Amino acid sequence: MLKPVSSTRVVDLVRDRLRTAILSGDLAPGTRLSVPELARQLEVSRSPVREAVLLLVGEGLAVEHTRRGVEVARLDLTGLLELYELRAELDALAARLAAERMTAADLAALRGVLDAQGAAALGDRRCFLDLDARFHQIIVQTCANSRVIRHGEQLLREMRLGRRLLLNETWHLKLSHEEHRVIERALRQRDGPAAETAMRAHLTRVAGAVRQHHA
Amino acid sequence: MLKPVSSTRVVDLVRDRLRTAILSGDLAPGTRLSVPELARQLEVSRSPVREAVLLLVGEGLAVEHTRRGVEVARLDLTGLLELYELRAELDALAARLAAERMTAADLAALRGVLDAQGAAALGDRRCFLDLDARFHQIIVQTCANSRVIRHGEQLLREMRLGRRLLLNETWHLKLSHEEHRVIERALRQRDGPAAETAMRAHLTRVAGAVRQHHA
DNA sequence: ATGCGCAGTGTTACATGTAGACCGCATGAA
DNA sequence: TTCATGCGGTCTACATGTAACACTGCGCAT
Repeated sequence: MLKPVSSTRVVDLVRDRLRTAILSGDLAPGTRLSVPELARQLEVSRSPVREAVLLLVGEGLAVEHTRRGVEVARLDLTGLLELYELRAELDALAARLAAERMTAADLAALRGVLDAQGAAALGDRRCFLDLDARFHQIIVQTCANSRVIRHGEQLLREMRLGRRLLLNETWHLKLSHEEHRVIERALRQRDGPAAETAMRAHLTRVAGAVRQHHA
Repeated sequence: MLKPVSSTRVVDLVRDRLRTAILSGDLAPGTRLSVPELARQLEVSRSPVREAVLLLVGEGLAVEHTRRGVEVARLDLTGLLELYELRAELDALAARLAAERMTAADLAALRGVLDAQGAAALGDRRCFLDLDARFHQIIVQTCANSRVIRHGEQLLREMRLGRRLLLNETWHLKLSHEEHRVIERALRQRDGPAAETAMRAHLTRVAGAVRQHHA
């Protein structure tokens, strides 16, 4: 089983770079994405940069103002709550489907993430959040519905733009971690409905806590 | 209150043209979308065509094969069932949210569609399906969650690629129409949970019927 | 028949050219 | 001061040039 040779298309490299820069906060929300400027910095022509920027618009990571350029998307509280509202249903569906299809390897990966998260909970918050995203990503990717996977991954990425709005209190991280454990247990027992319910409850609660915190 | 002058960007015109051509079946699934060829036919340069084609890929209406061009997406039974599975949750969410926010005008529009559908049910199947899509579209657009709207519209469009797999029997259309009435009633009574449940049941049943029919 | 090389054709992917739209700023009139 | 007007620079949006690449069909060897 050979993996396909990497495409090595400039547009893909540029897209990945920009995406990483945006998600890491290196390119802050609101930053103008000037095609000529980026092309100079990346030392490629304008064409692939333009394409890459448009792809990011399609992913929701940037917004286009016709004839006035593209800028990195801003995610305000309202937008973040919208994302939670949608993800609560989408991730719940993914969890239900994943419950039936999880392999031993998937479950092991999930456990690994949870254990790492347990260790990180006290210290590195940044790391904790990455593991949180990874937890959800594994479940989404296991659900065997390519549409759910595509939309789920997109929502997960888009949500990272709202990092600054998320909660960092220890009690909240602990609680999320507990809820993740509950979800993982349901998945391990192949109890789809339980996983679905637990996932929905988890995301709904987090959304509520976020809303509360920024009241 | 003047509405802004339309952008009149060539890329938008091309995108709309291609989208319409694909959704109407004028460009059949699997058709190769050659940028130079389309540019010739539409009498514009390759740049806006290339952009438009990439946008369609982002919408799921076309698929890209790296260095081997783009073709109109094929939607097989598996893909159609995936879409139903996802839409069952997404539309159910939209219905719940819409129940609280529907204006009198929205409800009137919904009734209009249902009545027109009742009249069309016996005769024009094509028209019936368009009204079916319109029914769901109104609900999605009323839900006041911009993410749900964006993803919902996308799924609705993508689904039209599977037209040939849909059921045309009169009994099935009648049944769908009945279920739409139930949903509309729940919305009119602002009963979010009931609308959600009815919507989910409706789409799940349709998916089951489609699966059954192509067994 | 089957497999391989090898032009020939058309395309993608990237580079570059350029008209006109937009923004910021300065200047001048009210 | 406030607001209109004009200017210069930058960018978007579209057009076009071109190298490398992928498919085709043909001839030739096996």
